[in-house]
Amino acid sequence: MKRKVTLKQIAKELDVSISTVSKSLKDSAEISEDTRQKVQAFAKLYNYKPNNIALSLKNKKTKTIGIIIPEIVHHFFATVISGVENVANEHGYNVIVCLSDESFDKEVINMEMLANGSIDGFIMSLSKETQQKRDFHHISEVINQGMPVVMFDRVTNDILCDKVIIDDNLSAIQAVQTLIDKGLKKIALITTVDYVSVGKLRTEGYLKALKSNDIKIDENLILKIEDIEHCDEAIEDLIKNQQIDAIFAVNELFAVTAIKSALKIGLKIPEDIAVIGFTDGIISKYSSPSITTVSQNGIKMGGKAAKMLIERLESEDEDDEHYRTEVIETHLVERESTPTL
Amino acid sequence: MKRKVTLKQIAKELDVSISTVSKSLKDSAEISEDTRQKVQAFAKLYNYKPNNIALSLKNKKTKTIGIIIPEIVHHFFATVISGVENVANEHGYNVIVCLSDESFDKEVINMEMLANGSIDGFIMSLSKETQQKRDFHHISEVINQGMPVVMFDRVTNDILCDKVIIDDNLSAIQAVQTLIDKGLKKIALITTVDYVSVGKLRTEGYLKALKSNDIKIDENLILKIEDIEHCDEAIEDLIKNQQIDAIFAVNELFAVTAIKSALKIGLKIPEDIAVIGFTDGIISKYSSPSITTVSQNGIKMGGKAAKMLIERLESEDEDDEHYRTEVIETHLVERESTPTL
DNA sequence: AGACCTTCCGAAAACGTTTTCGTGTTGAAA
DNA sequence: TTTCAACACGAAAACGTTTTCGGAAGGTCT
Repeated sequence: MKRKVTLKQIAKELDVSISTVSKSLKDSAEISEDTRQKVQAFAKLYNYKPNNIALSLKNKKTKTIGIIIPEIVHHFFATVISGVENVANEHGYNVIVCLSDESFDKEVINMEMLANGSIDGFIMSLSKETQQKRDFHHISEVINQGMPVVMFDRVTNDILCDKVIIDDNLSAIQAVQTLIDKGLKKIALITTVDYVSVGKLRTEGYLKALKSNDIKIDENLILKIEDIEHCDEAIEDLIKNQQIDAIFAVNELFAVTAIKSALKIGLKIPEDIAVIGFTDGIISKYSSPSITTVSQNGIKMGGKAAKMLIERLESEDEDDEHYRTEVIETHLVERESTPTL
Repeated sequence: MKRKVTLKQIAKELDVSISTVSKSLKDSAEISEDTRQKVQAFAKLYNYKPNNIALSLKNKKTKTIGIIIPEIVHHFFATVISGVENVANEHGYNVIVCLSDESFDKEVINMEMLANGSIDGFIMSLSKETQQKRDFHHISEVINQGMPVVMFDRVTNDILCDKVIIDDNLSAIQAVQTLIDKGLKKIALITTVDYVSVGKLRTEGYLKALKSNDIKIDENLILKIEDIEHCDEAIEDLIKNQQIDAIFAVNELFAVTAIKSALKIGLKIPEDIAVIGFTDGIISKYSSPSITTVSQNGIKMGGKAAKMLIERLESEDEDDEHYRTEVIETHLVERESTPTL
């Protein structure tokens, strides 16, 4: 077991000063050819690598990005991390991941832990509880200390910072319009409770699309799910009790659950009921029938967020208060759960 | 914008020494009640929090765990991270995630980056390329420097360290036996190429199960997939050209692809063909029909790995060479893709 | 009055770097 | 011989902590 070697040890062995070793390894012209060679050879032999922690302390930069998301066992969030990792690595950054578990307290604790020097900046998506409480003091505090934050997907207008989102509203309108264009009239909506920002926006999009096509809104066709674990019964009831042509679901899980329920009852998809989901994940792709969805490119979103963060970190003027909100475009991936014209 | 306050600044403001401030905040008996109160009040007012980097440098401990996995957009690996996060947080550790992208080079680079002081220990699963090359020098190097490593799932006997695995062999035997017990004889295998350790073990399990039931092994029923992106055609061919009762697939993706192919041809599941997969992910659960799988509890695996690592990190005797291999039990989750007796 | 013990606090080292500045030696020019 | 530049290197500060040790001030005891 040979422990990591430090500048000090090399200096001692070679009987020179620490400064000389450091400069030699950096090919400084201050050091004679001779000494440089000697030091470099020795360093290579002992596989010297500078200690990251010491560097971080000195440079006041950790070259690390902190990500805080509600959960990781979730296709969309996983793709976002993947996107962040990619561009982070390209720029020599590491990524430290914390899970809020949809809990406000955990989100706060995690942010505070990381804010004490561990990272250079945050990329985050709000937990449900945080969105419900509308308490963002932990975020503004961090920003106030000069640490940049980029929010994605689940964002809030109450905080001024860079953001990356999709146009949930427009995407929902387009999805519903697609159903209408296929001649479907009685379109149900399966959505989340309103405090989830993206759910709310998608719901609004659904309403707008119906209105602009002069379709009367039927509250009985709108299902707001609180408890995602037990959505099955509610969805099954909806399909059984209402005459429905199509379903627009604000996420994959609702979409696939709706399909399973419909199949169970004996309905055919897409002939009897068409389904469009949101977030193009693994479920939509591999479900039978496969599901038509609004594709939300997590890789792109994560990549963009990372790029914005790193740009800010490495920009000259520290506190540029000019924050941007990037909108990632979506598109509809048509699969087997919707009829072809 | 108020930047983070340091001991030095507090000391200056209060006209005492840095040591006094530090001790006061730690409630040291060395400091008078008076001074202590004064310092603590001031620190609280300015929301003082010690700098993690400085602490890491001093203590030679980062309280951070590094995870290196092949990919994160993958249900199983995501659950493992989740498991690691849980117990890591409980013990005050953070988690830094790196993706090897199934590439040997990336795995090496990531390990080297993190090994230079950024973390206290590794939890990792080998990339495909690493398993193929059988080159593990980067891992033994890290271990040699005194940094503990825990490997999970995709492990190797060439490295001595703590490991967490499932009994792939036995689990496969049980799965295939289940099919046989249901009266199925012509059982196909869809597996990976041999260098993937878990794929190989599961394949062996399949073979053993057939042998012990005196069923002749038909090479035509064994499909080894190299390129996972284009497995569709091969699988469809297999189903079309061979008379098959059942399919044992070594992962979810193969299983669901097989089902989709069979349905496409017009076969009924499970009546015409039964299917058992491996890894109980989101696909198996939400597929139609849902898929019977060998459940491999990623949360448990990650949690166990984290526990082993932390125990080693915090154990008294530094270089305990007594390495353990924990086996996480699996169980078969029976769903719609297999017939009930 | 001297010896000694508390109480309270500060100086300094240590962790591993980088970088600025100072300094001793050498050689050449005046 | 003196003067000055060029060269090669080392000392020290800085980043923010924790902790050991030493010491000043004051009190108590003989």
